[in-house]
Amino acid sequence: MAVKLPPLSSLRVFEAAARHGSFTRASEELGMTQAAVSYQMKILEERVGTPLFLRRPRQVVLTETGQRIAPIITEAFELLRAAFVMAEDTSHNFLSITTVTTFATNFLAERIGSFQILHDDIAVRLDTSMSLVDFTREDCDLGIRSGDGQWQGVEAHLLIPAIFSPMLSPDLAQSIGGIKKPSDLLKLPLIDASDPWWKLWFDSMGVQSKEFHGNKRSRMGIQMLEARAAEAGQGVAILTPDFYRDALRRGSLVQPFNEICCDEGRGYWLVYPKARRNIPKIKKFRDWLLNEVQKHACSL
Amino acid sequence: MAVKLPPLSSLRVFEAAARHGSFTRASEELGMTQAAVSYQMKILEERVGTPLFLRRPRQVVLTETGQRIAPIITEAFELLRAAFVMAEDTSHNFLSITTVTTFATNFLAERIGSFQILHDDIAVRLDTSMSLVDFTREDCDLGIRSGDGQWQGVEAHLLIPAIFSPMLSPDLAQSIGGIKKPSDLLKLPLIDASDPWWKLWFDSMGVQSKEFHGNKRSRMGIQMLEARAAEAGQGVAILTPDFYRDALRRGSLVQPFNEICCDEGRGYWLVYPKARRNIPKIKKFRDWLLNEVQKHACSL
DNA sequence: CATAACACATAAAATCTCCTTATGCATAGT
DNA sequence: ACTATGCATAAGGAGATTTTATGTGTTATG
Repeated sequence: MAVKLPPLSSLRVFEAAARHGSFTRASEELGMTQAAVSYQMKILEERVGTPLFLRRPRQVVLTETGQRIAPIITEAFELLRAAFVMAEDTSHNFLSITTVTTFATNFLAERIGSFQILHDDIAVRLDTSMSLVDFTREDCDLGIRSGDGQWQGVEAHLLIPAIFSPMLSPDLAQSIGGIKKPSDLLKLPLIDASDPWWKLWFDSMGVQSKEFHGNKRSRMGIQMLEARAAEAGQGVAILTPDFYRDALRRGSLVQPFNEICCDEGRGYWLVYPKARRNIPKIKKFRDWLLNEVQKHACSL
Repeated sequence: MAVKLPPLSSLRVFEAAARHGSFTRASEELGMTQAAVSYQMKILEERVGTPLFLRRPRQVVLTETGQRIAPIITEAFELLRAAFVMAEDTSHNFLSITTVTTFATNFLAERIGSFQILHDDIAVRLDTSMSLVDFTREDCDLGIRSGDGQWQGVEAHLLIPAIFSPMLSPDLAQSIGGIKKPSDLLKLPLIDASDPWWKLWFDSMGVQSKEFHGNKRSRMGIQMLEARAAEAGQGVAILTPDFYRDALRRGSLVQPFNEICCDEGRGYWLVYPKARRNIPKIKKFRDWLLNEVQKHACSL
């Protein structure tokens, strides 16, 4: 590192001037004036301590020293150019998404294939993780998070509102002669009774109960497990109907009441740094995902 | 050429920051403030269109894109550094001298070896050519020229004054019974009677003659030939005694008169661009040559 | 747990670099 | 000789870069 380099701008100029054997031609290539080239070469020669060009009548030619370094400088610039071509390639064709598990398993997994087909030049990497991503410290283009959509500096699109309703297997419902009123559910085991949504839901249905407490933190990350347990007839789960549309259609789960409880504003959001909203790959994914959500909503 | 590079200064900063994994360390290495590094990286990331670093608590780490380009950028900078090490090497260890033939054959040739021995790290290239070198258009470090020392922008050291005196072989002198007075020379053939120095010399000796005219341009470039002819007894030549010290000592030539003619200020000069007077190799050669001239003068 | 230490971000102001304009000079070609 | 071409140079200014000063968040420490 001991070697301190000359002003880099003068190197770019040198590279062009050496290639052309002319300051005027170089200035044209670089989009600057001939005077600027001359000035830069003067700077560079002063810094290097030895002339790099011989000023001949209608051209300049490299000195011995100039001849030796010119090809090396050219090579170095080729490398730099190559690096940025690669960078653009990477940043255009590589989309990294971090998503909460629930959304990935219940929505994204079965649809992401269509995005790949639509944009086969973009390689998608899906990371599932719990915590809310901070884009300044994680190498991610997009995130899908649950919350209220109030985040600083990010663009957020609501995908699926966080609404909940009890669900159970038809067999289990049958076992107590069907579910007629909300309190019927209390005859059956509640899967994870500590889930705060239970209390919210029963409250909104006018059913009093001391059973339901615990903090109000979302347990959405493990909805899938609760759904599986419910399908297996092990009890009643409180789930987001949007994610179990298929199960309801198939009949492996039933939703006895249309009433849902929701926490206004909460839900699953697509988020990304505001500053990057116009980057093509981000636009493409956003448009695709919002369209998928739209289709999903219409399929009701 | 289609790829336009990001600001090069930001690349130098990136290279250092990537190497250190720290903006603060990089700023120390580069001798600037941490704020400047932060600013440059912001610029670069904006230009590339994608983050290059992830800001982690006590450090920064490269993103995927950053990781890809970092080694390439580093390599490019190594190349640039190598180029300038080489340039310095070339410019330090390669000394190119252009000299008039006379001085080379009569003075330099027999002494240059001692310079090589003294500075075996410097490769000397001797070019002999007639014309006065313009350092801005010839790839030369030093020149030895004849003239009056009045040149623009160059440092000039007088080496050997241009003084002349008739010389001839002892046998030829003997053939007319020895040379007693200047006019005796007129009994013998003058080698190149058109040489203007003849007229000057006879004039200064008080000998009138219509024979001598021609322009006053120095013929020094061909002195060697005239000397050879004189040694061979073909006539009388008017030569610079300093250059034929050996011949005089050996007795192959005699100088019948101590009187010389000289043109004040004219002579052989060491010249080089004023701006480059402090460059080591130039100082070394100058000091060596002036010392050799000194020794020569003392050996009278 | 509070506090100090550390690292990066940001805003405003001061520099300083670099470019352009305008011009001069030398050479080559007509 | 005269014109065109190409580089050098000076002056002036626009813009980039750096510094100073300060803020925020994190880790380490008592």
